[in-house]
Amino acid sequence: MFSRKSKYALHACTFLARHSADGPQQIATIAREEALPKKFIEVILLDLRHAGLLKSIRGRDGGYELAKPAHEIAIMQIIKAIDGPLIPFRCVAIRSDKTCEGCRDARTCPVAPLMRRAFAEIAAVFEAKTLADLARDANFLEFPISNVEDDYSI
Amino acid sequence: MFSRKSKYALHACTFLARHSADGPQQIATIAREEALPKKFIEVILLDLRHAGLLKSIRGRDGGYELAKPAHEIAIMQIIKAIDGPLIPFRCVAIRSDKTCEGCRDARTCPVAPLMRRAFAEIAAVFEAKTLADLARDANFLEFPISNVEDDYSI
DNA sequence: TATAATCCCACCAGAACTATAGACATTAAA
DNA sequence: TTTAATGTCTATAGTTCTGGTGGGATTATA
Repeated sequence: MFSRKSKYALHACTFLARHSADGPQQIATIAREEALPKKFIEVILLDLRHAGLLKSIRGRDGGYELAKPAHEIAIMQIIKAIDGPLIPFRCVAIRSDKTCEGCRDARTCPVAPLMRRAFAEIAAVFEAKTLADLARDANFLEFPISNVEDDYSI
Repeated sequence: MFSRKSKYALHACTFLARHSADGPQQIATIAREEALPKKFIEVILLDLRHAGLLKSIRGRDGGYELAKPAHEIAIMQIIKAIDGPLIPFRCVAIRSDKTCEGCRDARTCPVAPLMRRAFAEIAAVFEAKTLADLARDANFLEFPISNVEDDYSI
């Protein structure tokens, strides 16, 4: 749902958003500036290109840039491109009569509505926020740390 | 964050909540009725007992039952008991100056506020909902399937 | 042609996840 | 007291996922 890989993707895309006026950015530059493993970020950028979020310029003086303006790229698109579907259970899916492990009946599964609700909340955040939001400096002020309980985290 | 294991845990706990007036329920019964792998659910129930959410009666005619009334057991407690902390990144944690992979500075990490927001939403759902909510029949009506987009899921 | 960049495939190691086995401890009933 | 039923606990096997790397093919520029 949210892996280190998609975190890397967000860091790289934020960098590209912040340098969208500077022409294509090379993999090596992104890796160095954002302190990300170069070969790994190479795979990630390729995935994002295949998802239509980035475009690449090949050959010498090549590099990557956003395929669209930053405010048109929702965080959801990036996460889905890297990690795949948000919801890992079939019974939660729309119009699904399929049961998944531990479900005897998808229509009466007690877990499905809970998950549906939780993932709808998180999807709303990821749909509403775009790369332009991440690229803004000092956006860390907008949701104070104290709103998140300590014991939810590592 | 939300594994098959914690889904099994919710199914088992829902079963126990629905049978809280019927005395202790045996592992074999839970596994059979909820169609869960017996030895696996055995480990899960043990974890939940260690977390103080269930109590067990040993010996012949033993079994498991809820340690508290169903409305006092938040879904969050069950998920945390099985899957551990909700948030997998240090930079998102409260009062954390620690950077995690891909962060050069936790205070200016563009990803942290986004994650803080998303996990706060999901934590609010898991805190508010209790086992009593899951145990209610037909609660699948309360959050219609159509509110969840198809392409978020598998 | 030389060079520098992306593209793409295969691959690997380790961790996490799912699941099971089996020896043991405890209890209640016969 | 014996026996059967049941939870306790640890180890472990098998699989999948994750994070990460290597190396050659392709493309563009000078």
